[in-house]
Amino acid sequence: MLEEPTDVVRRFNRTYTQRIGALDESFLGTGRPLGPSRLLFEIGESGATVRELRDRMGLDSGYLSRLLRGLEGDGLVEVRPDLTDARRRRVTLTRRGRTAWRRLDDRSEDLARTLVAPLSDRQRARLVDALATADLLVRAATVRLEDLPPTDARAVEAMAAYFAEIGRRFGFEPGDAWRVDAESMTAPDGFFVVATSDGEPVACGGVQRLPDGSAQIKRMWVHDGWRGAGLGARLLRHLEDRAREHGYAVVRLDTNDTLTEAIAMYERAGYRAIARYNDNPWARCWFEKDL
Amino acid sequence: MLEEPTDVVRRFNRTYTQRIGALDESFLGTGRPLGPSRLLFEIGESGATVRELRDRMGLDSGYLSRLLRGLEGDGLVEVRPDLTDARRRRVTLTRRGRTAWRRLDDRSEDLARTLVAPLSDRQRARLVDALATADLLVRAATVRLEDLPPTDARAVEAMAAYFAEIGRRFGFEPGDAWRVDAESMTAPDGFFVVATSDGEPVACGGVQRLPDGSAQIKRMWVHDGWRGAGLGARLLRHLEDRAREHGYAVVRLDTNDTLTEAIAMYERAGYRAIARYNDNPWARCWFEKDL
DNA sequence: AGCATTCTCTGACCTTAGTCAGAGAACCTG
DNA sequence: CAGGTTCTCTGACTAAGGTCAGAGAATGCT
Repeated sequence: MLEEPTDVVRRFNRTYTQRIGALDESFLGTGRPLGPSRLLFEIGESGATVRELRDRMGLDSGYLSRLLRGLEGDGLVEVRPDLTDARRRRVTLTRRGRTAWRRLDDRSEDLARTLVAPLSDRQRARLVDALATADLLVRAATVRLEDLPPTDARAVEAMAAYFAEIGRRFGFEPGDAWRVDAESMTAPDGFFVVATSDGEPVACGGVQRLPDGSAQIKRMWVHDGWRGAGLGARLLRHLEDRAREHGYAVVRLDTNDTLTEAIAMYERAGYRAIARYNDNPWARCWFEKDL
Repeated sequence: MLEEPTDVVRRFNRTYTQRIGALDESFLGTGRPLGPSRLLFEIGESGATVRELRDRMGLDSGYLSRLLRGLEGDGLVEVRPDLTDARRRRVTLTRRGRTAWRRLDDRSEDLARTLVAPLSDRQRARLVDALATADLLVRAATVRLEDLPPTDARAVEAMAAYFAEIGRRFGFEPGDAWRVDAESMTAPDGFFVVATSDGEPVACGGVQRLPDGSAQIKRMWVHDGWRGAGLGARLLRHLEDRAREHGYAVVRLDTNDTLTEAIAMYERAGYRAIARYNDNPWARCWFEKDL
């Protein structure tokens, strides 16, 4: 009996919502109804602006405002104008609020303990391993790939992370790469893609036109914590698809021979090594693939 | 950096509720509010009694009744007295109800597909594996161990499953074992424990008093689909704890030498082989442990 | 400076989800 | 067949969660 992936996902979904979702609610509902509790927990020990809370929790602004008045009335939070922009308001926990927050945190910890406590050490290790894997893959599967101009804040953040990393590894200095990339990786001949999770960039990559009319993939980067989730391969596939849509028939890229994992990935994806096609001083390997 | 099990559980919890829980609700909420949708889905293509629904979903009887009137009003279900007991009522889907049910099922399938679609084959296989493991272990961790009189319906069901299994394997015939067990495995000298998951018995075991004043564990059984989740070891520990509470200092048990996994479990739990202490014709090994 | 936009808040309103007490029919037990 | 129990239902009620329109202050843009 071979089980379909979707069957497994659905079965787990069911088990999970019934066993943990239900527990979760009963644990969080401590005197206060669920809404205010969740909000209090989300505000967290370092505080947040109303705007952020609205985005993160997806609440109506009127509803959120009312919830905040409630917490304020209980003396758990303080709301005051943001210093840099007085339209926004910052929410912070009071002393009592921090106590309440810690109680919620304890409950959440208790819930987790309730779940692992009945298991033997071996079973517990297996569960932890399975959940960590599932966590990574679920997050990877729900990453959003988005075309962004290289000048967009998230694109800049991603590219900065990329430059920082190759700076650390090879002493690379971006110089005027910022400006050059911004020009070459925009329409009509190029584009830039950022993968975001919870609004944070976790991977990126761009395509630009080479003089001979083929496409070149550049600035490909995957966040440290996201290695091993197939995100690189997925991004690569996405870039190829987008390049094909742009009318390219051949895609090339260069890389450094110390990046063995990246090279393995390119080879798995059907790239073959070719002779040097550019004068990039940092590159040691050159690859090509027909789209 | 060694991560605590509870941290992993909590992180996964967060990822899951944010990414899938939210999706789940938006997928199910198709015109109808969530409550009626869930109920419709739970009734299923084969129908159910009102009682079953109440137990499975943990709803107030008044509330459930009202939800059913709503579905009835939309022409999705029919409610009629149960044939064997006219106090109960059976709910079945109408033609339209089946259509609506199938739409819900499709949505749920779509959701699962959305989740696995972006992954590569290898990643998908890893996710399926991780979720299947997590499913088994989460279910195992949330099993309920309950003292029940051997005559209770669930106890009888569990013991019947046990007899059926050893009947298949060894040709064992219960005979008057039912009556004998029911007497010996009740207070004050004995007891019977049933592990239930969603109200279904998934494991059982009993303790009775031996002539020499030690305790004997009998009728230990774990459901096929639950092997490998550490449930047997947990049940064994539970039986020992309860026996200790009853004042026993020594516990014994017999088994058949073909049940190698059971024997391995007993040895891991600290049991040592002893000489034959009873005249059970089916037994080939005898074990003992000091409490 | 004037105008559009952003951000938060309030008031009015609605749906969903759920609780509780008690009634009435069917069943079980002695 | 009397009395207690089980099962479902109705009516009355409440809390929780959420939507919508518009007001008012602060800011950005030209």
